[in-house]
Amino acid sequence: MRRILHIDMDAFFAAVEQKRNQELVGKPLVIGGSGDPTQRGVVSTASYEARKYGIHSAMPLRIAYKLCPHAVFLPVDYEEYSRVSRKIKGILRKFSPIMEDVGIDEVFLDISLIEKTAEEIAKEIKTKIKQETGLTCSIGVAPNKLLAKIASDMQKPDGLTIIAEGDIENRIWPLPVRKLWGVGPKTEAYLKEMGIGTIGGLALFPRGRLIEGFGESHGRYLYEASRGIDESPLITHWEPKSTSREVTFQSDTNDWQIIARTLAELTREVANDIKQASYRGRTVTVKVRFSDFKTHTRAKTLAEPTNAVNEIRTAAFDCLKRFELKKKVRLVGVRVGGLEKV
DNA sequence: TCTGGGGTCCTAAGACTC
DNA sequence: TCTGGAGTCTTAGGACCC
Repeated sequence: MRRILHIDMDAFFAAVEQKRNQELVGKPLVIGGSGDPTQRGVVSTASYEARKYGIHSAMPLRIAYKLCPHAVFLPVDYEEYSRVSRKIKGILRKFSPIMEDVGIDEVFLDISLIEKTAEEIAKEIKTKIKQETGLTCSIGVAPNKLLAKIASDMQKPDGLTIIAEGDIENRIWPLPVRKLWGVGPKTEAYLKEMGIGTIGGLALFPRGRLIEGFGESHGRYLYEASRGIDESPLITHWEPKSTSREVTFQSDTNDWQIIARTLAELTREVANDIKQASYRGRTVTVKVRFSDFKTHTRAKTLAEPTNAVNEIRTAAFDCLKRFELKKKVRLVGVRVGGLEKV
């Protein structure tokens, strides 16, 4: 039986800010965008004090400001959070080298081969992280990644939740389907139409009908996930498949000069990014979001992979020209995919 | 009045090749 | 020469994650 930990830092960006500026402790704090709630941007992280006002991740900053005008708004300092993140991951890797990075503030750790109870290990991890960074985390322990992730979410902040195979019916099935990794707003709504609200309800549904409704891959996934089945291994190393840059204008524009200049700048950045990382890419995709929030893409695949700015820019402008720019543009972006190591 | 930016994976349709 | 099928690649869009 595998033993997998999911470690999730509590309100990570906000906690890092509060750690380096004690005056922010205990205050409603919102991290997101440029830190100016009158500008376009969304909430990356809200402190627990700010969450009491209904503020949550992905909420527009302007709405957050309306809900709590006296909150402190700060810009995202990605470099600082990455530095702290690397430190935490260094600590965790000493417990077990079988670690999967999920994002800046989450990891899975396989502790199957360690001769201690999962609870002992989890407690040691919490203590060590607290000592070295002053931050708290929530940990889920389970026989697989799927259940460990659900478990870590069950008690927050600073929680420790252990789920065994025998707990699935009692503790997992009563939860809403939205708690399953891979079930977002669309799938949730579709399942609701089918009369399914809980994970247990999903588990009672015939496999064939799920595949009918969601396709082979997703249908089979839902069927297995509802039963707590997940054999997926930890991914300890992977190569990037694409790199992109995009920007939302502060106000929508139909000025071709502005759009073209922005695309040229994004192209330079993305070319630099892949060159620095020693990659070349073959497919250039331009993304345009219009004022009605409709998003469209145009792509061009080159004969040979490249990281030359001029080649990527030429391809990007070929794509841009294929758009009908009748509506105002809200966002423009460029992606280079089909990456391979130089 | 709102709805970021960085990614991954999946699906479906059409082009193309054998 | 015509017609199809299978397999692969490209393109566009969408759902989802942090």
